[in-house]
Amino acid sequence: MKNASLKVVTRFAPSPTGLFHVGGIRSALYNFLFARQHKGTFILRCDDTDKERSRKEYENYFLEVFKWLSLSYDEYYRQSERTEIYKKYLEKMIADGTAYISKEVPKEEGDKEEVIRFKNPNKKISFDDVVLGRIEFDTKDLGDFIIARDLESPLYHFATVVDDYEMKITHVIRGQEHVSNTPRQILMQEAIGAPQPIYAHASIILDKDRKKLSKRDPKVLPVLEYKSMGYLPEAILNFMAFIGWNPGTEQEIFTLDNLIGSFSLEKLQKPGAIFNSEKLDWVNKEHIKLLPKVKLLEHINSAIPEKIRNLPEWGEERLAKIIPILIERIVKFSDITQMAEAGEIDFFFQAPEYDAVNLIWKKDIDGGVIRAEIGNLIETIEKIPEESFTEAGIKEAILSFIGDKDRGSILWPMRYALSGIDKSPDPFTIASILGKNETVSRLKSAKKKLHLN
RNA sequence: GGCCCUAUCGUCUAAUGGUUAGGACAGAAGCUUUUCAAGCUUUAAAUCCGGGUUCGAUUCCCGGUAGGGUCACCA
Repeated sequence: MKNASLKVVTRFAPSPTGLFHVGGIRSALYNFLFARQHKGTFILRCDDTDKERSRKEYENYFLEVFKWLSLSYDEYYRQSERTEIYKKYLEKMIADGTAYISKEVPKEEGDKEEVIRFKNPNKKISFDDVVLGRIEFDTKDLGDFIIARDLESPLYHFATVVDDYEMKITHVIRGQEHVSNTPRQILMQEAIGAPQPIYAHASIILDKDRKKLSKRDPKVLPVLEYKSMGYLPEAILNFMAFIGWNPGTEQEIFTLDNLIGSFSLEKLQKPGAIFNSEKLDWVNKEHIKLLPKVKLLEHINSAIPEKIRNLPEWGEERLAKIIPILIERIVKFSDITQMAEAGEIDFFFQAPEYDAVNLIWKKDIDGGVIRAEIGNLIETIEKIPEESFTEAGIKEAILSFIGDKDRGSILWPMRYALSGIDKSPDPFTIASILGKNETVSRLKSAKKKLHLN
């Protein structure tokens, strides 16, 4: 392979003209992975040649994204600070006759009367793409395209070619939407005497309507939105890596280090792939399961709303106990906030309020069974030794107490007395978390309710 | 419209000139079960169409169809 002996240098060049969106992550990731795998250099370049639309806040935004995702880069450049370099090339090209100053009739507001055009040699060019194979173009159709508005204002394609040359980029890994742009870049490379990098055009990322994922698409969110929804950076990376790439094995859950080890250009897909957020949810859940306890507690803690923290029995210790219950029921951490707002976790930190009728299991027609047994149930629980007051211990005691009585008639009321809601974890689990005193106290108030009726 | 690219379950994909075309997500059912969730098991679901080449094509070739990308003084 061409350049195989050279040190790998890749780059990712976002333009700060909007909030960096998820779709953009994939190219960044592939370039990062490839460079890291080959102990090469990964360059981040701010493509801010468009003075009108570039904004510092957008640059800060993608910088923050890179930080959040732990995608480290070795060098950082801003094209706006490299005007002198482009100017040098522009002057040389004009002197060489590969570019010329052209008089124009302005078509739009802001158009200039004089621009710099590339002198198109109108030839057939071809290149070998790692993903797509050999691609041929006749550049006649391109005409003498504009490469700069003036010596100080290069346009994207030109600046890119100069930078890729100056920065000794060996591999250009990007989406297939750039395939049609490649011939003009190659033409300019030839004009300035730059070598052709190796191209790998990954599949296009599509939205649900099979259209290219676009910044303007309201369904495609800026990256940090995913952060605030409680998606894990590793999950986002894992999921994005798999859009248009797979390791060729059946393993689907990868850490960033795993990805560095497994990535290969050869496994890149040709067909476009749809961004399927249901799969992202699953990947995220899998990564949540992988999280170390401390990290998990951190994430969960920050998803718990103030309202819950102000409850009488709130405590970090108890929160730690309900973690397994929580993660079983969520795909992302903001789901916890939602659960809290829906009143699904209050009862862990506060005795519930509810109507007595809810205590009665549907098969216990008029509540006869529970009215007769609740006293005994409480007694049974009181007798469980403190050291056996665990999920298993409680279950054993209660089940043997129930014997051949109808389980639902006892267990539903018990669970309801503890939780006060229709859907919750089982009563043994809740009881073990609440502790003996609180469990008994809640059951006693249930008993009181039952006998008032 | 010109040019370019693509085509396996709904989705992401694996595989091969000869396979029961595999996996995952989502779906359905069952188990478990007091409810919810989780888990486990099972299940349904695909090679775009038409020609070749070949003993044999999902795979190779051609055509069609469909989809997508790109054609800025944006990136």
